[in-house]
Amino acid sequence: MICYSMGSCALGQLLVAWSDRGICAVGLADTPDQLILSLQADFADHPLQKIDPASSPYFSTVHRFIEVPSASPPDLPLDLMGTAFQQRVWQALTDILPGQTLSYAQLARNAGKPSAIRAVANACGANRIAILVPCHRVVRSDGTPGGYRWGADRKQTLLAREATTPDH
DNA sequence: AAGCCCATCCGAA
DNA sequence: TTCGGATGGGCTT
Repeated sequence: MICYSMGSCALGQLLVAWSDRGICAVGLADTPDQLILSLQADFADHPLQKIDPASSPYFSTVHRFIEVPSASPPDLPLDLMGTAFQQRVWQALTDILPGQTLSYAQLARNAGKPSAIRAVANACGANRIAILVPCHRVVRSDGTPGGYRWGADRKQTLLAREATTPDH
């Protein structure tokens, strides 16, 4: 059983989903329909139950962190469902500090698979937990943003708001 | 077991 | 600036 709550936030519509082990998805989209469809696609084999955000153990904390980012993300249990390789990559993602960016090649080195660059990029794209697992801080080697599951525009917004020293 | 997809990278023209 | 080859994990057949 997977429960989820939805609401509005500064980046659009926000979805937080959790299992009995912790948060298993955080999604961003323009409309609630898009969020539900992608949740159903990701967890096709699980029953889903919608919960009022006010009754969710996680929604308000995630929502607040998005509205008012703090230096360190809230310490919430995450239920990362993926292969061993994907978990390695996602773990390496959590080591990236706010305001810091890495190339996919650097992330591949940090994850111990320096030549598996595209595979690492694919693992980033397979991450279902937006913002708490900061995959938006990984960009291409040439400085261009690269892709983002929840919209390239949101990736740029997140990077811009985290940039500590804007250049002039 | 084979084939295709992919949020990459780098060198060459 | 574009192009093609190398690359490896995941998913479907």
